[in-house]
Amino acid sequence: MRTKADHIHHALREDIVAGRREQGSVLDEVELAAAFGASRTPVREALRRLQSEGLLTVGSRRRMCVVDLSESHRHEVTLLRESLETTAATQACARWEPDDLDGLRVAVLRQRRVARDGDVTAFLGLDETFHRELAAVARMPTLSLLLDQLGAFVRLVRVAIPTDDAHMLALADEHDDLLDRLERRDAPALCAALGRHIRTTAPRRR
Amino acid sequence: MRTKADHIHHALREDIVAGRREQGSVLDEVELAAAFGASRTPVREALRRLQSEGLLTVGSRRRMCVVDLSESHRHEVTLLRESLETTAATQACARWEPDDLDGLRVAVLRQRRVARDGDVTAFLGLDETFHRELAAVARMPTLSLLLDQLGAFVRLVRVAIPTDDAHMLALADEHDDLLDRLERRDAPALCAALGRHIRTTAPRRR
DNA sequence: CCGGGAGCGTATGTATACATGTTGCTCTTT
DNA sequence: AAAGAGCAACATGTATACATACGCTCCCGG
Repeated sequence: MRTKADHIHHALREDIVAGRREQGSVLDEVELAAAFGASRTPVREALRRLQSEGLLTVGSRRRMCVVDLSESHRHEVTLLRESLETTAATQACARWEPDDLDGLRVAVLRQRRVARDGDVTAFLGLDETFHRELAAVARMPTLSLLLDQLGAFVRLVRVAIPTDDAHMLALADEHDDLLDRLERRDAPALCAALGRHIRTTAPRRR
Repeated sequence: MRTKADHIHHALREDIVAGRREQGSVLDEVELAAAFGASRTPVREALRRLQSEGLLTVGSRRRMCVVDLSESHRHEVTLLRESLETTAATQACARWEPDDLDGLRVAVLRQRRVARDGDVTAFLGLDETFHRELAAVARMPTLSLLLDQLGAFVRLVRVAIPTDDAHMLALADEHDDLLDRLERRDAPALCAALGRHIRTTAPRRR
């Protein structure tokens, strides 16, 4: 069964990473409980989960605030993502079996389609799917977990960056290239391209 | 203030990583509440936090079980640790300032002392301190958080491996060597030695 | 003898009421 | 007028009572 706590957790997480909750704003338990038609208990559970994921921080008076990412934090997220995804890619190169690559191929095909339609939301969703699948191919469950947590920050960083049509097509091309290197089991080349790719999608350093 | 939930969380975490709670065993909320002289509410909070840290898994009937690490999981933890600590070390090399290294030096000195006394528990505690300090020098808070979470697994893996006196002194020497390379800001050499060091303390692959 | 379904028991999910602690404001005193 | 102490209000921490869902057992039918 899907509990209320699960539902509230998921809804709030989406709100936060989509930028619908302002960074630094406080979340009031009773207010949220009223909004979701639930009691404080499941709301509290959802908040604590978000806290341990790093999306909420404790403010004064123990209140929960939406995390406010500094410039250095955003840079850190990019570095960590590069480190972890590179590890995943190396493993994926060594371990993939034929069926594993289907999900990746489908993601890229769909990406091309939505990029032509100019659907940015769908595109970013598929982008996440691609990287998640790549981690799944590595068959490292703990790493997948860590990347999912990091993924929330990645999305939080990205909502601030407008994505145009040309950029979307370029990213789809890069995914195609990554897939190609993965198929050839060329781990060094894959890691190098993956690093460039991740740095490309990162915020420009000012 | 230190809440009951904090206390229970901490106590249970120590129990688990020290091997005092058998892997796979179930944790009963009411039983724990009675044991800690609290109600189910703070116990539940502690359990959910441990769950999101990956130390507890949901079993049948939504019961919480101590995680049961497979051989491949243990190997994965080592790989991830190497990946993340290497990233931290590279940053630490570039960014350390004189005062930053004091904590590391002290940790190694103390390690030598307790190694002579044969105090394995104290030694492993200082070992953890050393690696935690190294991450702190890199000034990457999110990475430190991830490494703390991984640290729980590392300890959980290590309790199963007996550590003898000769091994302790060898590890202290390796830490000394790492510190040396860090001081010379030689990132590639530091990362290479760190990788070897981490693989040394990992369980032998059978 | 085997298979399926209904009913019960138990542990978790949720709601609500109460306790506690922190914060900011006010009142008093120097 | 400034500073400190105390108080009041509000949000979170905790306890407890109730709801629910899942699993297990037992019984009945084939």
